[in-house]
Amino acid sequence: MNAAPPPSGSSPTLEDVARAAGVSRATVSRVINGIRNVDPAIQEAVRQAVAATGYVPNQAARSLVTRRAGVVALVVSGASGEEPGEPSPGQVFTDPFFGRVASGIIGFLRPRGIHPILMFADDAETRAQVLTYLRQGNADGALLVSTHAEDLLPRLLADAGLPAVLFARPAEPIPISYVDVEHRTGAKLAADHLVARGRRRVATITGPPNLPAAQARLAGFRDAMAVHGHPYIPCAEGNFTYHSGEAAMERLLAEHPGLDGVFAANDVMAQAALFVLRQHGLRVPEDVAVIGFDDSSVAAASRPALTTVRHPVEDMAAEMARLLLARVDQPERPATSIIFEPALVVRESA
Amino acid sequence: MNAAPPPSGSSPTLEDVARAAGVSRATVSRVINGIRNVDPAIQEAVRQAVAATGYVPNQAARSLVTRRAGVVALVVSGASGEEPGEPSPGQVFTDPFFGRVASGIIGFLRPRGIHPILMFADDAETRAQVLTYLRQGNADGALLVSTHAEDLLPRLLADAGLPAVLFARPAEPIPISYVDVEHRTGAKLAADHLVARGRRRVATITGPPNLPAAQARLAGFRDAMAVHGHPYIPCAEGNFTYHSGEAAMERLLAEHPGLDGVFAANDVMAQAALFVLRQHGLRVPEDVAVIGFDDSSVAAASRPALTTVRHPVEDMAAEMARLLLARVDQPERPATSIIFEPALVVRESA
DNA sequence: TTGAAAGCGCTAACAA
DNA sequence: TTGTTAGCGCTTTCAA
Repeated sequence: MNAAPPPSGSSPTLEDVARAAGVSRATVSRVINGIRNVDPAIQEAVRQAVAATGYVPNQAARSLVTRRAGVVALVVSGASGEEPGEPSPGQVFTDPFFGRVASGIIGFLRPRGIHPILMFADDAETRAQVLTYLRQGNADGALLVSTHAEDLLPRLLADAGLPAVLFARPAEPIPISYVDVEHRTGAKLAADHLVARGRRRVATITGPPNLPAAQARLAGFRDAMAVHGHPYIPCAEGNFTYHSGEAAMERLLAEHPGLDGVFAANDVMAQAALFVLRQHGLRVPEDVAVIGFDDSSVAAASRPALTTVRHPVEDMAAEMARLLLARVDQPERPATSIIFEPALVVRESA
Repeated sequence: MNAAPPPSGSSPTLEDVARAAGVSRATVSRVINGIRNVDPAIQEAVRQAVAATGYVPNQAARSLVTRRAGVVALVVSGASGEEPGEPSPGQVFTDPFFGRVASGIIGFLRPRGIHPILMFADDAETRAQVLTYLRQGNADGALLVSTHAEDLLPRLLADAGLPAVLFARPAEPIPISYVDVEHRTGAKLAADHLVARGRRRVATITGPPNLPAAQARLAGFRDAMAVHGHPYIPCAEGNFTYHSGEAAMERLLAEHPGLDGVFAANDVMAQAALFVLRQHGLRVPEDVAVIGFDDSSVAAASRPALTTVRHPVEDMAAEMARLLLARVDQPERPATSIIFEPALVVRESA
């Protein structure tokens, strides 16, 4: 049973499908949108007609009446002001982190037929563009990844009442949804493990001090070590890059040659620490135990494989998308935040 | 002279603006779309009315009639098959490269009111989704960044007659537009510079052998050195990561302790080489000259600052967008490729 | 140069 | 349960 092929040159419409199935446009629409109260036999006929005609819904026509774009904005949002030397939005991509966020978001959105529009916002003008874009209804909401705690965009979004979800808690309380991980708990897991492994001269490589997440990891680690009777923990500051991790590990070794355990605030720096320790002839984990943070792709690939704290970035990103869609469907929904629990992933390095 | 404020709850339409300006919808539309043959006085009146009402065009309504989405797909396309251990699309982001591409594309598209939708394609199903998405008219065309030379998507796109532009030449000839840089010439610039600086024992750190760009850089370097009378050039393979660069430099040093010049196939590996050389007590550029490739953000940030070959990624990405838009406006336009010329950027390392 | 009017393809009342 | 119908907001002939 073959219906007429679609008229070449332009794609088939609901009308064509309706004609092919011998029903009305409305019925076809109901079937396509999965609305009940359609006779199973007719449903089947419609489905056949759809297949026969090669019909695909026209999103523009649909958006026009539903007032849903079927698109959300994925905003990489940067500096609050004009301080020079800050990473440009493009550089954000350098961190494995952004790829995980994007994967998590796309993984959730794609099955739902929704796609993220990539936008950068790093000054007043581009922030305004994001707002305008959303207000025009070009996108149904925004998923925000800030590179700075002082980012102004979250507040603007909240004030405008636009649906938005942040990755990571904003520096100041803002009525806006976000997802985050319990950084302190994660750091505590690392501390407990190091102590359980009998390490007594432990140091840490931290992230940038202006990043709340980095500070929480440091504070959590220090507090937990204090509980274990180690009130003083040497630390060296890094900025989450491999290079900074190497430098930090070198400094730590120079000042504390006898250390037997290191907690790095992310895996990339932990990997760098591994490299430096080996160069100094130290064995991991025999001489020095190393724990990272994130459980990013480099952790399992390191030699020795990195014991690390799992930061469920993909799950968190998917949750961002879920929260956003819920808010889009239900605009009066209050802001919600979801805090994920980290977990220790024990491999070889500690 | 204040027109009535827009009815709260829903945004103003053309109709509202027309009423406020005392003209017809059609005229307002003409003014908004910059079509001539509109009385200047009326144009001004319309502009005032637009400002007064806060009107912004509804993209869905516009798309419905123009058949233009105002959106293009930015596709990160991966493996051709199911080989395990390959980088997932999300990992692509790890390279500073992708951020530069995204920046270049957004920089060109944004002023034109067009935005990129981020899509991953790494298996048959996701490739099909990209095709469907484009066929539905959700996006007007595709900008493709492949992580593999054997990517199947370019061919599918070309066969479907969909507007698309690739970053980098496809492995096999395909009737599809692309932008690329003259890798061989860039490598030659590095070779010439090294020789001009009096280096005679030169080695190179390469990229992955399955990547055409990496091979072109290697071949170009070898050929140029051969012309200078150095038919044999030691090389160590890396995969463009810092870590692999360190390992490669170590191997090179172990096998050729007397070398006095290194050309690395990208800046990240060159930076790693810098680090390893310093650890071996070698001065750069006095003992060993180092040249990178890309002129990415790490080049200027290295110590010593990296002499490198400029890969105009942002310009190339902007050109991709320009080519795509031209093709969208003019579907019969044949595939075009634009090859950029690299340039040597001399800093401190060579 | 301007306006009237006909849709673009779809969803959602409302009727039947 | 199904069909009829009225738009969603815009562009674009076609007349005037």
